[in-house]
Amino acid sequence: MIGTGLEREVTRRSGVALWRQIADQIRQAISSGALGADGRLPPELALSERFGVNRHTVRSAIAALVQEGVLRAEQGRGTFVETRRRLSYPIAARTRFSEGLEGQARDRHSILLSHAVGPASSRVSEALGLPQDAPVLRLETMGEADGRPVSRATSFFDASCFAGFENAFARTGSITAALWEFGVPDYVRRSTLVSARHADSADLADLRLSPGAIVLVTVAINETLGGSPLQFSETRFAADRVELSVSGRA
Amino acid sequence: MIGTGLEREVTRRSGVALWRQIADQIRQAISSGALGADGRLPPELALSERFGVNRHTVRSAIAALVQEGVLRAEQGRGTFVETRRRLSYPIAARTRFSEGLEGQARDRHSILLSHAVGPASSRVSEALGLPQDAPVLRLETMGEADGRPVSRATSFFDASCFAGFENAFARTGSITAALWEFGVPDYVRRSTLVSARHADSADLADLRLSPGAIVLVTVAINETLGGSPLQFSETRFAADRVELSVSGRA
DNA sequence: TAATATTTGTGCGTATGTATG
DNA sequence: CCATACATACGCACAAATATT
Repeated sequence: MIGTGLEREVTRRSGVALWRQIADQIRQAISSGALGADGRLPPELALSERFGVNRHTVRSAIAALVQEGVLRAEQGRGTFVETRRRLSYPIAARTRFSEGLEGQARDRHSILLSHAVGPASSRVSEALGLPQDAPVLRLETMGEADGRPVSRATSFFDASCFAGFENAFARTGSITAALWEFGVPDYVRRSTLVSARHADSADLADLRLSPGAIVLVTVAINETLGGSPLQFSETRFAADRVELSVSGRA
Repeated sequence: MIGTGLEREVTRRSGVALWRQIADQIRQAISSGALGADGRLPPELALSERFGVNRHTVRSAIAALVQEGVLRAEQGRGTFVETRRRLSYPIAARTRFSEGLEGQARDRHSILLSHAVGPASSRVSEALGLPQDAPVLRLETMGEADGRPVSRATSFFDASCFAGFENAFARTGSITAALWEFGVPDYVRRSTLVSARHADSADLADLRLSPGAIVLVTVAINETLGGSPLQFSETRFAADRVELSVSGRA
């Protein structure tokens, strides 16, 4: 039980159920590689003694993780880790969804969930260099890798320049390809802000996450080579499936 | 109640008490700036109707946040936000703690919590280009801005080159200044991986976070201008106090 | 092959915590 | 402050599947 990444104590009357605290620790220990190197979880009795709780409580934690797809329990044999490696999503001058995950997943594509045109909020108009309330196109998209949802993005474009852009995107499944059709041969990342928070209910559903899951949020501006803002986007990545790789020597 | 950042639903039987879910949402909405722009929280009755819970439950959430120092309740007047803005920590070729937060906090410094010399794990030896089990110096440090804990880092250095480095760091409160004393005039960031997870109990205590809080984790390698690895570090940032700003056009 | 130990699965009664009205 | 309902956690016992001797 040493070096399993399960060294934290559980806290009673904290507003978080013991089974959930234990589930969180096991999930964390697995994703950090400290647990499940042999693919096997310690027996329920050992875990209950380690945490000082009843075996039922450990079983509740395990049941939740089985439901999540993190663990698999087999009667009489034990409980095993369903290994899935974390994708590494590069943030660089040329940040492209499909290219970035090349070699990490066979099938990589983006899906258009919905689109709308409306007046820009102050944040969006400022980022795109447009007058307040100028019409902007909003795209709600989702990135998938091998059928697993990876990211959920909300993007904004100048509606006067990119009328019908949603069709090009829906057809190609790629911002890069759609921009090409609109006469933008290349574009670069101007800025990226990274933060993290709990997933909201919409992202929970879209990304198929369990309550309490964390999303990595990037707020980015892409611009032409000439420096004109093209796209403003907020992307939510499932934090247990993705890490962001910032290219060095910027 | 629109645009207050309190759009998420609360989930029953999720293992997280309703009062805690509501407290987490209010805390998040405040730190994201969506709530408390006017410094004022909506009345308890409005909140209880919004979340579909009893007013008692909202009061439990508010009481927890008052205890945390996030809110301040005044009988007969209302509940108010103790405003504090989120710091923006730049990730770039030259990533320095104190310089990065310049202009965002008056007092910025790092504290040495503890240090030790021991054999390198495979991850550390690989990052530093050392043989397995080579002796490395481990520094446990904390970054503070205006007296508030911001980050908690674990750093590794080649012990054979940096014997006594901990004294230079403890005296100067800066990795950059301490490296200077050891004949390293400049260094750059080779790579940065960004992920997010729930804070563990140690970080919870050091960063003075409440259970369930999120940390942004950066795993970074700094190297000399010549390209020799200098420092391997894992830094945990309190996600509700810090966002990471990745410099564009890498 | 048979006996025994290990491990997960199930049921039930009780006490306590959480949320409602 | 109280009564009620439900979720959480505990303790014990035993069944079912698998592993070990």
